[in-house]
Amino acid sequence: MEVLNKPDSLSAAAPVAPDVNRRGDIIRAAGRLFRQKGYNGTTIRDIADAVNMRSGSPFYHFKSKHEILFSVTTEGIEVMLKNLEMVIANAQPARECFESCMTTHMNYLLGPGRDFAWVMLYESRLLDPTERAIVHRMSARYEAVFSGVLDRLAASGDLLDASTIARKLILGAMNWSAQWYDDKGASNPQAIAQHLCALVLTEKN
Amino acid sequence: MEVLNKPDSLSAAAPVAPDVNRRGDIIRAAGRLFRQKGYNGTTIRDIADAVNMRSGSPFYHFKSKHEILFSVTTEGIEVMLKNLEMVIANAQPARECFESCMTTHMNYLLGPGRDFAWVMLYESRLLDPTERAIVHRMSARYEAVFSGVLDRLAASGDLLDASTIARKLILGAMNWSAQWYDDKGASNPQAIAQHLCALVLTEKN
DNA sequence: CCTACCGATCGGTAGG
DNA sequence: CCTACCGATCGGTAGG
Repeated sequence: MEVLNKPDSLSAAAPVAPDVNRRGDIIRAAGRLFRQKGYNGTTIRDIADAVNMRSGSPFYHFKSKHEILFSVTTEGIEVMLKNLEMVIANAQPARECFESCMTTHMNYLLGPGRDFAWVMLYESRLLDPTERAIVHRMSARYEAVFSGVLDRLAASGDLLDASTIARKLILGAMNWSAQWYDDKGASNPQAIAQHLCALVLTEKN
Repeated sequence: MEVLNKPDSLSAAAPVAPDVNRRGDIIRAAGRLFRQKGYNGTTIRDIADAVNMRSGSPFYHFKSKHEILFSVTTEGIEVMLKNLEMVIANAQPARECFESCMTTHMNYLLGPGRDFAWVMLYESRLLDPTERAIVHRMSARYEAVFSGVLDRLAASGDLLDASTIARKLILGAMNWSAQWYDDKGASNPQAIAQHLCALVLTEKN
């Protein structure tokens, strides 16, 4: 009885259930669950429950559970890459540019991107080879751009080591913070970024 | 027909199947599989296959799959903690002590402890609260000992920041290396440890 | 430690 | 997007 879902007593009222972007709802819910319980520890039923659907319905929006994982993952890496490129676009001195990159990375990783970035960092290895290759290509692009930032730092004398190993170590220090950072703790993303900058950069004059 | 398994033609020969430490075999195989496929992506049948058992037999040695995860995890953190305490026991100047700690950590993490340490770092969160609390207590002890090393560095002027955040960042740079380090690549654990030391310590005179 | 098995749950689908 | 369902697989157990 479709008519029951079309109340005519309140014309021009907001729709009861705004059907737009249920796909986005699923991705957000899946991201949170994948971070909390892992990809293989999360069932389609968990995800469906979280968005008030029945267990078969997510497959109307995604053809498989893997596709949901892939969507969560690409959301994470795409936003991080876009953020980084925006920071780079602002022409800043090497040191300030680096500090902006770090702060931006931490703000997303520990803030609005917590679930997406986590899944990208820790669960995307469970994708099958084709999908994983796509994710890997985007991560490689992120690293390549970041590498340019480090090269400028080395040229200006603000960083003693801009090697591949140094790059991996710096990114690792940041990414690992997703494991211990506490929303409700005393610290915050900016402070962590500043500590890391001070730790790896040469003393300012 | 037990007699078939007892060849009498070769008295004093090594036993065909040295039944000792099948438990250790299971832990090692499980560690490798948990790292490759994740805890929830690994089945009891995978583990049993890897050690040439039938699917029900691991439960003769462990009362549940969780107990296997717990055993792999504690093996990892126990060895790391023991290694760290051995390094500390050698009275060395602060800077050399730190460098030894880093090298020892990396050698285990990327070498013989690759599977155990990985599972401890990335899969132990799937344990239930009681078991997780035990693991957390041991990790906290590791951090506390490491914290003492950093305090000495700060006192000698070799490190500018020995705060909790700095400690987490340094440990994170190391632990993340488990994600990208390649056995067959050009680098090695000692080199990585040295890069990290150079990155965070003040310049040597 | 194996054989034989169980109940529960899982990802996914047909049809509407 | 729901209902109703399926085949496969999972962790675990009884009995030897």
